[in-house]
Amino acid sequence: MAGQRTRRRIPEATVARLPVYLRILSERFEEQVVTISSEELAEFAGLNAAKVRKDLSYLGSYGTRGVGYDIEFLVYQIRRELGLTHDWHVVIVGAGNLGQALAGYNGFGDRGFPVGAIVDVDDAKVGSVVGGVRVRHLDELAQVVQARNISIGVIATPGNAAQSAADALVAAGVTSLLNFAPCVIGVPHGVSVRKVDLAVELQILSYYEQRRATAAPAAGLRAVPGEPRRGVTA
Amino acid sequence: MAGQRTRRRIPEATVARLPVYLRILSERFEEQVVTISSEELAEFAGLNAAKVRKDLSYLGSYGTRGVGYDIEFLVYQIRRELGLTHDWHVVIVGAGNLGQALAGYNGFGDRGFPVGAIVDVDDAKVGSVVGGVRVRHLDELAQVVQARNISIGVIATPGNAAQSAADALVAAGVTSLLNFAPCVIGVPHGVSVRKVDLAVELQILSYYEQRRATAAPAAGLRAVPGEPRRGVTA
DNA sequence: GACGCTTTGTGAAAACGTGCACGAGCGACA
DNA sequence: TGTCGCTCGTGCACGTTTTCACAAAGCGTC
Repeated sequence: MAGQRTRRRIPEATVARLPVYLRILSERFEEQVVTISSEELAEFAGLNAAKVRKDLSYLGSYGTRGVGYDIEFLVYQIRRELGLTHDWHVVIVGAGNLGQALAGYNGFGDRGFPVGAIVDVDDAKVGSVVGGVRVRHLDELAQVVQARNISIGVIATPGNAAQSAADALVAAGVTSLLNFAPCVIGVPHGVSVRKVDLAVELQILSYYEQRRATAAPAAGLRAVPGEPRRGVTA
Repeated sequence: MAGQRTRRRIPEATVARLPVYLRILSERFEEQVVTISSEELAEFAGLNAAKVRKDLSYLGSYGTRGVGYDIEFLVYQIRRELGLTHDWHVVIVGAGNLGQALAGYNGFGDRGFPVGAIVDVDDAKVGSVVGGVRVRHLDELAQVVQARNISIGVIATPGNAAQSAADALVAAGVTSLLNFAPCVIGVPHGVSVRKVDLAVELQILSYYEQRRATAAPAAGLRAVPGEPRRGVTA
């Protein structure tokens, strides 16, 4: 148990749920709760207990039968597995509407991802201070990334600038990207990309909304899959 | 072909990709391109051609063998299927940092989801104008929702207010929610919820980042699944 | 120390999503 | 009209994810 090698591969679907467990467990820990059962955790996460147990089993056999999981220990294990034992500074590319909002959003820093830098190509924006960080020019990206040892970049540019932003980030040594621009970006092998597209989310909601309106106007409302990874429609 | 009944159920994974196709097709259409093959579309979307064809086949047999798909027609079909033949006004709950950014973000209105209203509980914020819309009090929610026939709500409150925001939205008649608060919310059957959690996205990136750092420090960078639904790590 | 209650951990099965491969259909051209 | 080349639509096999069901294991009590 102590020598638990963490080299077993964790399925992607599970990786996406671990942060959810982590948040719930952290909250419970704040409230002095000591242990939690898979049943309870599933309740809070909007999942079923079997899935929770299987997910947690990828971390190791850290539960106690008849009792549940020790919250503090589990928090530690999940944080370790997710690489959250230290802060990750992020660099935001694009100081427009979205970039400024992200920089000012405390949710980043609070959860271990402080904004280490913001860059933009627009000289009018360079020098201004957003969320406590001074906006620098895109040309300084590589320098900033290396100075602060940044490996996560956030793309908050308009769509037509996203690919070049990605290229600049990768060239600067960033290996993980969170893309808010409404377009698919290509990156070299070994670089991770995740994409958040608000319009896409709304369009998906629109589909189910429209479906309810036209498919069964008379019949009762149908259940909807909701969102795949961590949602609840219960 | 004309009588294509749209009642075949479209898999959720496909629904999530349709907006991506739609954006790409719309761009191509703007550029006067008339037809597109599944191969090309796959290229732009960062997927493989077979998946594109299978996805599009759920809409009906709208392609022409030996030629490809008529872009204009396909745009129309996807928009129809997604319920994008008319605008959907959305109401934002929470006029804080995030709510203001969302209201000011043109990406919503541009893609058919104009912000119809913003509400907050804080009297200090009520009355101010954000993104061209005056902030109203949460108490007026039901009235606003009905006046503008709003069925999509965006939760941009702090986590501890998210559930009550959701309850208020549902009570007001909203049946689709986009939740930005870092917590799982419960809703009645028949209400769709999608969740966007920036910290979760970063934590997932952290996992792969950490994995690259510790798992194979000497070996070459490994490919990473990236994001499941519409990502590219190529 | 045996018993009963609870909850974990995990095979096995079912459901779901993806990718391959190929037949079928369309357009072009002679 | 026949042939050729191209691309769609889809059956099938594969991999991944979810769900089920139950043996194994801890805890409290007698």
